[in-house]
Amino acid sequence: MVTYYVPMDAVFRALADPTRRELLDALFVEDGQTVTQLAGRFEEMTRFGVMKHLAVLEEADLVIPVRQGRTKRLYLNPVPIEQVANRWISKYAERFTSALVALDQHITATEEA
Amino acid sequence: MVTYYVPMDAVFRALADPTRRELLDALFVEDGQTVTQLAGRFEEMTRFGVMKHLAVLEEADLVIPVRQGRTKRLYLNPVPIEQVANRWISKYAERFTSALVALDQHITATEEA
DNA sequence: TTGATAGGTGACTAAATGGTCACCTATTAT
DNA sequence: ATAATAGGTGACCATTTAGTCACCTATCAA
Repeated sequence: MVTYYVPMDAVFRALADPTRRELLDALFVEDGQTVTQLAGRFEEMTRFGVMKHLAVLEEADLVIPVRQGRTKRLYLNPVPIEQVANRWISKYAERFTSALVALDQHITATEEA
Repeated sequence: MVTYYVPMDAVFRALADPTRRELLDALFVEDGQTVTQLAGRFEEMTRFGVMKHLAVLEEADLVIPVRQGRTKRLYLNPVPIEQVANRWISKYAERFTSALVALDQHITATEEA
C-alpha cells in the first residue's frame, strides 16, 4: 500500500482560509477545473491571488495538479481531509456524543424526578 | 433548544495553529485546567503567548472559561468541532469512501481480467 | 496589612500572509 | 510566423499574527 506522509499541520493551515475552502468547494462541484476557470469565479481577486491559494492547497496535498499542454487541471484529493477527520477530529466528536448522552440522561432523570 | 451561532471561519482559523491544537489536546487529557497550569506546559513560550492563544480559542467557542476567585478554568467545548465535522468535513469524507470503493472495484475488475 | 499569586491590558516588534503587478515561457490557433 | 492563450516567477507592499514586556488589578494567605 502506498502510504505517504501528509503533514496535518499543512492541512489545518490550508483549511484556515475561506478562499481556499471556497476553491475546494468549487472543485467538489466540478472536479478537474483549470486555473483560469477557478480564477474566473473570484471577481474580487486576481489570477495571481488564486494561484497562491492553489499552491498552498497543493502543498497540503488537498489538490492534485495534472498538466496537459499549456493547461493545468486541479483535482480534489479527499485523503488528507479524511486523515484529519480520523486522527484528530473524531476523538472530539466522540466526546461530543458522550456529552449529548449525558445531557439526555440528565434530562430523563430530571423528568422522572 | 439553545442553538447558538458558531462562525465556522473562527473555528478553522483557531485550529490552524499547532500551539492551539496542543492546548485543546491538553484539555482533552485533563479538562478544566487553569491558565497558569496550561502555560506551564509550554517551556518555549511565556504565559502571555499562551493567553493570546486561549483568547483565540475562546472566540471560536472551542474553550469555555469559568472564573472562580482569582483563577480561571478552561473547559473544552466539542460542539464547534462537531459542527465543522458535520457541515463541512463529512461531505469530503464521503467522497473519500466512494473513492475507496471505486478503487476496490477497479482492483477486483483488474484481477478478474 | 503586607506580600504573594492568578490573571489581564496595551504597546511594541518580527515574521508570516494575502494580494498585486510587471514580465516571462510554453503551447495552441490563424 | 504571428498572435493569442494558459500558466508561472520574483519583487514588492499592506495587514495580520505570534510573541514579549512593563505594568496593573484582584484575590488569597500570613
